[in-house]
Amino acid sequence: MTQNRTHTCNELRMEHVGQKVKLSGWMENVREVGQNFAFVILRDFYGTTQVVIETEEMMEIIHGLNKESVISVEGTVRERSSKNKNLPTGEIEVLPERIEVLGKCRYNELPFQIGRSREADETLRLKHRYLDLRNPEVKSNIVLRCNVVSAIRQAMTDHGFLEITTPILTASSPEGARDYLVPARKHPGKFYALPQAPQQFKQLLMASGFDKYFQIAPCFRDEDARGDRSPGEFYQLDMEMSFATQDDVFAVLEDVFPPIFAKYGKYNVASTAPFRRIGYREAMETYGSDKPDLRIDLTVQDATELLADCGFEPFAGNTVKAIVVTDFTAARKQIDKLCADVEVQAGNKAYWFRLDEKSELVGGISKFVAERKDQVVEKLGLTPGCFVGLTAGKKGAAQKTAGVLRSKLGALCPNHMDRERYEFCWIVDFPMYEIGEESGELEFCHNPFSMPNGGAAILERAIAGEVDPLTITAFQYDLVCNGVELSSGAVRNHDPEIMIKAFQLVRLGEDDVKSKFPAMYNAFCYGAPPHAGIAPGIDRMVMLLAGEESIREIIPFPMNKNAQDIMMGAPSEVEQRQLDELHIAVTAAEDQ
RNA sequence: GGCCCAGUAGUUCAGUUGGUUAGAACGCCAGCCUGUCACGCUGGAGGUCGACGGUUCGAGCCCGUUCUGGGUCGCCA
Repeated sequence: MTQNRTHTCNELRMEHVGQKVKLSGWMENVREVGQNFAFVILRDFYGTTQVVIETEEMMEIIHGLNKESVISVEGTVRERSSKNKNLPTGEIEVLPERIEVLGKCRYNELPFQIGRSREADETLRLKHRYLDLRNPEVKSNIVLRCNVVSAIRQAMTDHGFLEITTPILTASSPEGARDYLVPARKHPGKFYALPQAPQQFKQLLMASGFDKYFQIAPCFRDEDARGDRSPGEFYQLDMEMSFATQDDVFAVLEDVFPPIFAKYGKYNVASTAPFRRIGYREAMETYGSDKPDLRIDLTVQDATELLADCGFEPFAGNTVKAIVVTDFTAARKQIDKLCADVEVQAGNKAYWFRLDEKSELVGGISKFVAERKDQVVEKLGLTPGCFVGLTAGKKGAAQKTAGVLRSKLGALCPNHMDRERYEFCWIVDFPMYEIGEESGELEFCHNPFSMPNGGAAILERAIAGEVDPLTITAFQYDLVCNGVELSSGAVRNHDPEIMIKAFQLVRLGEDDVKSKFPAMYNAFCYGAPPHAGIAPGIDRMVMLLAGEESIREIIPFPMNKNAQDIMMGAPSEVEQRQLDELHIAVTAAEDQ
């Protein structure tokens, strides 16, 4: 036979018995069970097939090879005399007449065992990612990613969106994350930047008259990594719609996402349209977070009036938040761990007490609240067996800490968290402005392109001092699933007049708008449609679907936490000739 | 950049109060084994205990510095 294979390693069944076939794949395992008698497991992308060795000639070939060598096996399909019902190909085997070595594995010891690569040190896995990816468990996440992206493309196209690519080499943007810069050879001293998002391009597409745009867009941000944030680059389902309102955008994703989550998710239950909508302030008040995990049925109560003056020093003069957990069974040791974890993550302490089965206030700070037991029981709605988690601080800190405590309590109490599902919600009505922590002055809360709720009129009143700018909300929204912020979006501010007023409140003038976002400002001056969009993160979505905790598990070739590709050796030094051509002088080596 | 955790065989880990020649499992090598499928059995090789310095009669273990990795906070309009 001239071709490399007639079938894949997951194709042969009883109906093929007697046929001459040729399979190719990696030699996953060899089980020698006698003199010139062995079973070879051949693996390709699709699965495995058993090859049985019965002659000295074939045994010699196999003996000369290390595992993970790539071979092709030409032979006859035969019914097994002892079948394995657990394998798709478990009823047959291939008796080879010819074995050809296609790609020899030169090492008899691998950096890690393929089938157990997930247990290996991550640096080792990333260095030999091509071996790691041979592990079907690892590979399956990448396959999942492909399927999800494909399903998204199909659904968006079906909804009438056009997939349009936007430049990778573009201009540095004055705000937001740190840019990745690319020196411009033809323009000494000038730089391109890789896009942090196609934000401006997609809005320009709307100004150009494209009605519905989407793109599986690579985005580049030079910021430090997190468990759920890969350094450097990531992908977004970037989309934008002309003449659309917030509800129009919601309707598209509420239609596109649930079927994909139901089909490809680790959990088969996903919330359906319409997703719950929660105002930003309400989310902070009720869940202590703007990305609440709605699988947890616990909520945050305000206990400031009830407990601030109870005599417990950390509560004095502070906002106090309480989370009541009914039927609490965790041990004291777990409570201590919980409080320690909250302190690490929130940078603020959590406190607690319990109402035990005999209706006595016990544990934690119970002695400070014992005096007003009746009030506490009534106001917080306590029943015997309740645990009360408490946080205190300035309002924002108390809320945020309560949010961390809430998610930890959910993880600790299975009876308050139905894990096996996807719970979506929209967080809406984000504030337009905030007081900057460093500057102490009014700043944009998120991005300056969102349309304020109330339009020009509300901004004018704020400028005139009739309205507190901090109370102005924007048509800006987040899509949240299981406590993960999947995306941010907004109805954009497409009106140059309103844009200038919005900037005026943060002490910037028309010239600033023009100089910071020249293309967009100019384009909008030629007649722009109202438009809105959103950009869900593909990586985080696949993480949720795969049920993975680390973003590296769903990226084919991830960088490590320090933004290095240790397999390729990136970043690397380059030749002086290249630097000269780019008019670049390196002023400090890495280790200085 | 701050804080926390980890680093011992190819891999994953154990290692008692600081005390003889640093162990296990898997992998690897050799032999045996004709129906295995995480094959089994017997034997074997394999170690700069991340690095440097210190304390000590004696350090894998204690102290200091440092490197590497992971987590977290800052950061991510």
